[in-house]
Amino acid sequence: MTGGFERPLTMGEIARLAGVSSTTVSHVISGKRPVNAATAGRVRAIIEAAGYAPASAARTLQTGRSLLIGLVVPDITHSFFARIAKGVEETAGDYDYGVIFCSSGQSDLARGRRYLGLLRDHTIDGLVYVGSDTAIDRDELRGLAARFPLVLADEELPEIPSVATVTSDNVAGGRLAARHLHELGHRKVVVLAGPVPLHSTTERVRGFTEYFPNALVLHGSFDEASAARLIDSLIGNGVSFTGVLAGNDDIAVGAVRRLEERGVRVPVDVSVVGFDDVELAAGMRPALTTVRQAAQEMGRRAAQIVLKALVDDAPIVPASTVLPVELVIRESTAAPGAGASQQMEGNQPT
Amino acid sequence: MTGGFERPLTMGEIARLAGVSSTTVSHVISGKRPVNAATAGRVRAIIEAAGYAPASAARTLQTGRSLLIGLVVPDITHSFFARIAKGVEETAGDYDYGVIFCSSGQSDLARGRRYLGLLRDHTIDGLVYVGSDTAIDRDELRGLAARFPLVLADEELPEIPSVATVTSDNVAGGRLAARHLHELGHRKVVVLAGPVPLHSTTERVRGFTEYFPNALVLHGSFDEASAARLIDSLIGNGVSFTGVLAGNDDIAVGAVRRLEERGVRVPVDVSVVGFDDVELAAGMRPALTTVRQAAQEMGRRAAQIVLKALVDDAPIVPASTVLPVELVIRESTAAPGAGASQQMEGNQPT
DNA sequence: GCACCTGTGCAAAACCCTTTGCATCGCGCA
DNA sequence: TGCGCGATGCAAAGGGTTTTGCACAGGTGC
Repeated sequence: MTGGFERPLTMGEIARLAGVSSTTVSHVISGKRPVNAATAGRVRAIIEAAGYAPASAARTLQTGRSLLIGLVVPDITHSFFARIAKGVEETAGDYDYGVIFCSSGQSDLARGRRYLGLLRDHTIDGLVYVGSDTAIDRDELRGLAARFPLVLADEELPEIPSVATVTSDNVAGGRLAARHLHELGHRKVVVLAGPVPLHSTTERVRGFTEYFPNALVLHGSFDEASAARLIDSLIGNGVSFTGVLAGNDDIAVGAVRRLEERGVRVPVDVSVVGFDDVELAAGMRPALTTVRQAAQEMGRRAAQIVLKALVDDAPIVPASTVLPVELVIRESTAAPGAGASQQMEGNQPT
Repeated sequence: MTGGFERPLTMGEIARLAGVSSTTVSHVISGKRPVNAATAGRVRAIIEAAGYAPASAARTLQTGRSLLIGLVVPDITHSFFARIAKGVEETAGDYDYGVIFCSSGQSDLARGRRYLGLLRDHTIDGLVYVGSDTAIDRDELRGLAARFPLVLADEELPEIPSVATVTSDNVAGGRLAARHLHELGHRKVVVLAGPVPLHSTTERVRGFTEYFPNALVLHGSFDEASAARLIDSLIGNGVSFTGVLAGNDDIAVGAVRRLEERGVRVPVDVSVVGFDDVELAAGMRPALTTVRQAAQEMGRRAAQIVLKALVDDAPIVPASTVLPVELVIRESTAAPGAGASQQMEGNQPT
């Protein structure tokens, strides 16, 4: 059990060194009862010298609080989720809380569920769940919400009402993107939306279609390959368009790339608008015009709700926080017609 | 204390429901002693029905193991560190361990230190520390290594020997980058290295200078702004060069951008090689030629060392794992002289 | 028929802290 | 002088597991 490592001191040992009881040491640390200044000083000196800190497990056992919250994200490697994570961690730090993070990871469901174990065995006091994962077991999540402060960030799960959510204003974002294209003069616009079941997808599309009610809406997944296939099928079927409204930046990037591979210039021939403003959006060429989500702020807010419920020892109020969104205009959009009118050759629809 | 949330069952309550002692329940769960099949079945059914899991705090208190490891990264938002984090989390999952992550964050030292609290109070059983943070208190880290399995990833801290490290082969990486430029025919090359005190900086420079022993070496920090300043001073002082070896991708990106802003074409006039292969490297235009580090694998290995020490209950052997590195050739490098000979106008050195 | 296992289950100790209830001391106030 | 109260510190009771030491039953082998 020792593995050759030093064993830390216990509070009792500190107490003995200071010639007091462990109660007194505890009070010196927590400040919950007054302690004589001289005594306190002596105790503190010994604590300092020994590098002592109370064993968290014992404290947790006693208080029922682990001072840890969980964070579930689909993929920490994605810059959007990483920004959320940063916000969560930052805020947790403000409350003296730690963050346990789990990737739900689309692929490996079994691993994705591991966080449930963490919740059930009381390792964590609360949870920030970042959606986008349709595979997860909503029943289980619902049951958990009855046991811990739980907030959903980025994606609401309509199947789970009575839970707090923090999301971006996806409708407004869609509207902003669409209006931009519309104001530039685009009239033939295509929507490359995200996965169907996602609430955010629906809302963004709703925003898009306020300006382009008759736009062709294609659904795909949030990755470049899917976007490339959609572009291929569009061109292959001779659909003509001068603008693309993408469900997120990954789709936008995939679309831009495939468009250019097929000789369609962006933004000269076709304009593309993304959603999220991931790191790559600003760095790619043409730099992507996109709807920026306040990802880090989203993480902060979500964490705040969880932590406030914990600190106040109050149940979570199932409110929706909707964060404003911002259009960032870069190089991937321009007025149509700068190039040749975008009537692409290709097979006729069969 | 309840906050309106349900209270989970205890092992004793499960035992009562099953008509056995909690010892028996414990044995059913752990399998450490044989239990009558019928009894075990009954107990398991009740556990299942109740959704019971042993309270982790109580178990930790008893066993001295929290089944949690810590992960410290400078910034989870940076794609290189995010990939490391993913590797760590993935591996931890394989061992049924959870991961607590802390951003050391260059700015906020106080918060950066929070992880020390986690270690000292026994919240975590081990730590993967990802360096690049010169501000951290090495003394403290050294003391901790005596108490827990600790491994350094990405960056070795020479001040802390007798600790396991997992790093990339920075010398080889530097060599690869330099050889590439040399083989293309470059002879006047400039090195935009990272911060001086970092071991990795030194090693990369050593690799660079094997091919370009007389190259001008400028040190800066790992960000675009710093790289831009360096480029400015180079050009401003009339230094002529056809190649740039960057200490990492952030520097490379900053260099490429500033070069282009000043009318120097990449790679026509100047070739640039990065280091890391962050997400942006492949997405930017010109796509960045760079030395790819196996970041995720680095995280995996580091976690493996920590977790193996924990599982085997053995001290960590202070070995260095060095991961191979790979040159990814993209668009930011080409033979020199394709454009005008790179003799830039500018002030003479004063 | 006896000593001895194996299989099975329980009681109790230990893990280290927080919190509550007491006890003591000294002092101010009437 | 006496009473009450604030300041100070201690002992002891949990909190929920895991683990250890026993105990008992039913075989087994001689």
